Amino acid sequence: MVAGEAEEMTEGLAFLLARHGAGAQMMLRRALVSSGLTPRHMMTLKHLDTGPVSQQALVDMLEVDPSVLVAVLNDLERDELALRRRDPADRRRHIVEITPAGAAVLRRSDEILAEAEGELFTHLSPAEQLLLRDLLNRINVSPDQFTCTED
Amino acid sequence: MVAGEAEEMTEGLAFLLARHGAGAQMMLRRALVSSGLTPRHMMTLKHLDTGPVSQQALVDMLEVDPSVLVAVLNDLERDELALRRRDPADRRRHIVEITPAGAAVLRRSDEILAEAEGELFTHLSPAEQLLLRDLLNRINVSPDQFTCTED
DNA sequence: TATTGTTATACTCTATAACTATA
DNA sequence: TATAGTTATAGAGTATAACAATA
Repeated sequence: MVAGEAEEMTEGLAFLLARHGAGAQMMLRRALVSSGLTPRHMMTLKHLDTGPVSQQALVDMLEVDPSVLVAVLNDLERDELALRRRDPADRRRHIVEITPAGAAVLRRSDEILAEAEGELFTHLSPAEQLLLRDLLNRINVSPDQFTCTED
Repeated sequence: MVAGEAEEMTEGLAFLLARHGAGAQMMLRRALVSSGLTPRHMMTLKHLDTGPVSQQALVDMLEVDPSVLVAVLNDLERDELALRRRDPADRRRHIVEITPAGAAVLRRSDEILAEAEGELFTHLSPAEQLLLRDLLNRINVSPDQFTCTED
């Protein structure tokens, strides 16, 4: 027998955040299965729900590769949750907008997610959830800080 | 011009957590490049640093698939940061332990990570970092809550 | 010549199942 | 028959680069 002693190991805060972030992502994915959406499809619909935008604008909002967005929009358009039309003013652009069906799916998914979030944060009071949101919003996510210049 | 109006969109707390968790994971990955480690290699070394364990025990600690652990240990053993030996008491088992070189890499990586974490949480006071840790530890990560039983 | 969107492709990560050697 | 570890393979997710259409 070798693993008898279970010495405590302090987990770094970044590891903890990454681990529970992945857990939240998995929760979102599972909760949205019944809607036929991935978290990214859902986020895309949420952005479209604020009004029509070009794909380029969506790329910036969602911070995804253009080719990734193409696949997402193909799915949404196939299911008639969103549609693309050419911008008459600049025929290179596609203007994307949500359909009534898409808006309905979005609202239903929002309800499902509210329930799932309730489960996830069931041990946090509303005030603590606000606090968590505030703390998360204040972490430094600038991507160019870790340029690995040490050798 | 279509994307003129930038209406605010409230992001759910689970989405926020997932997004910043992914950011933390990327930060960890980049910070560890100079050590030649992935976050998972690092976590594995951290567990090994508390004493020799079987691969099965490591699988439980790290919550990864056995086949994933095999690849990680192959890397660590190739770089002589860890080693496997048969358990004489049960020759099916491999006892894994960290090498002095592995312990040295771990300590150096810990320093690098401390610096990177400092950057990541630079806008949070030590007390707020403790608070964030506490709040994260209290979110509900039981995986069997989202059985999608609604239709 | 630059920009928008698309396609094809490669790469990483992970999961699954079949296999071995031991018990 | 069950368990520990390994291997091979397939799938999802993402990134890269070349491309067509338009400006």
